[in-house]
Amino acid sequence: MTADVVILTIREGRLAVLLVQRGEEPFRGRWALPGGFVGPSEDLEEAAWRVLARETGLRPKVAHLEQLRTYGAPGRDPRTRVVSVAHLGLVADLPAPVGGRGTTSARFWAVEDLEAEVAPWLAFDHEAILADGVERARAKLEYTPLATTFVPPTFTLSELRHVYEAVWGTPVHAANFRRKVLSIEGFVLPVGRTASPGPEGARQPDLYQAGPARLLHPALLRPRPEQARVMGEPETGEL
Amino acid sequence: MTADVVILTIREGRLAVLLVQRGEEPFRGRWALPGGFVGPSEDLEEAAWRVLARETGLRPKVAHLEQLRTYGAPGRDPRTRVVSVAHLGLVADLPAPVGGRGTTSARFWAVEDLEAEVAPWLAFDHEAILADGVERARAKLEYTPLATTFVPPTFTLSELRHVYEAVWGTPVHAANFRRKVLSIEGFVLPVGRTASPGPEGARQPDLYQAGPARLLHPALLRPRPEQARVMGEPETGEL
DNA sequence: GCAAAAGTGTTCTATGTACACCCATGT
DNA sequence: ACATGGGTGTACATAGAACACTTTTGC
Repeated sequence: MTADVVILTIREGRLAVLLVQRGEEPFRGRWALPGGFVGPSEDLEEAAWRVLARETGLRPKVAHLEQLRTYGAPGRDPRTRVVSVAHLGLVADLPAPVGGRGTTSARFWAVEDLEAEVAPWLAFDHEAILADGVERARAKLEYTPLATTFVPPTFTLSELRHVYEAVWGTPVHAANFRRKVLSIEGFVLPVGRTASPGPEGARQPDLYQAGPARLLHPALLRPRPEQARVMGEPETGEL
Repeated sequence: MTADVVILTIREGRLAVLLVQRGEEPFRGRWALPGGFVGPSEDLEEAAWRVLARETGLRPKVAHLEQLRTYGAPGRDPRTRVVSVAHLGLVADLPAPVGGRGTTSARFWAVEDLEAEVAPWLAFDHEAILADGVERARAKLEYTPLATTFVPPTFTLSELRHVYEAVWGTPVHAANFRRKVLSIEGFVLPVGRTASPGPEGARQPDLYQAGPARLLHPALLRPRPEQARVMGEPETGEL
């Protein structure tokens, strides 16, 4: 029984996942999600925190971690039966990680690049686990304040909006985003307009910090892939 | 490693869960979720289907089954470390189950009654697993057509509405429910007005069957516990 | 002044909700 | 006729999207 972790962050404006390069068989040389065995008297989430801390040095309150799903198909590890309890971790941008024992290197990969053809094959069934983790993150941004775990303790609404755009992979209307976020009680709290991080000749934005809300009312829904049919327009092909 | 199953159905208009009475230690005589050990080369979902079939005789296509969450707190089984992959099963109403080995009886319990004070304590951490399963079912009715797994192959919209009311535990406006369901593409298909199941002197309702949709667009949202504050009205107490 | 990004106002539309009314059927 | 549930019409309130416009800052 192992605990694997999908550690997501925003790097250079893009959603990125932490992968380690395996130094041992099976799948030697291939990229994989960081993970480790669960101790005999260790809680599942405890094991996941241990893996996350080993790779990033982060601890609770600085990061978010939740159980994702358990993967136990008989053939997923070619040598013996291994059931993996996958977790999802969300962290702010941070220095390059070091990797743990049995790995030769560790780095963040843009999720977008992994979906491309040139992407490295991931070990085991980690491709499916990653996909599930990304989808969970996308869904959770809608109805929880988890986007704030991706930004510094103090942030602008533009930075927060960039998080949504990076995770969802779609542009977000700035003016309406602002109104919605501010109308959600307890999502963000104003802290004045102290700093001016933008050296590009523009207005200084207001600064905010995360509020006490654990759930977003009303939700901040992502733009759905519009499948509305315009009357009079004939269907253009696919079912 | 075990696979436990939260088997939900609608009985007498109420949401009910299948429990078995344990005939062995630990927790002998207490009620528990049906479950069993996962075979050495058995898939997790396969094991859950096996448990569900043993208790109800139902097979895929007749019922819905999905992974819920994995519970692995070190002390959850007082004797040894047992990690349980919990699953959620939704089935139509059916005859009383028989129970498996190691159990003295099996029956459906109204979830509402279990939440009452007189309820029997459940074995292990099954109380928490049940709560997670019920919440998952409530959420899934909103954006999937799973409510149709609770009713016969052919059903009326009133029957379907009763499912939503039983699972959510709230009344649903009949007229608007009808319009919403029919506007959701692929949710239900009309099959004419063949039968007249109601012997109570009322109009014969239209009959429907489940449609091909796997997701509901737009979603059928449950009434949220209105926490809007009326201006001028002072807060009435609890946090 | 001009460009760039922040922030505000307003309109239009889709959606959700409530309420009133008509329909079909059995007693 | 009338009670009972099924089914339809319609108006009102709310929420979301789109667009234009003003503000602040650096060059």
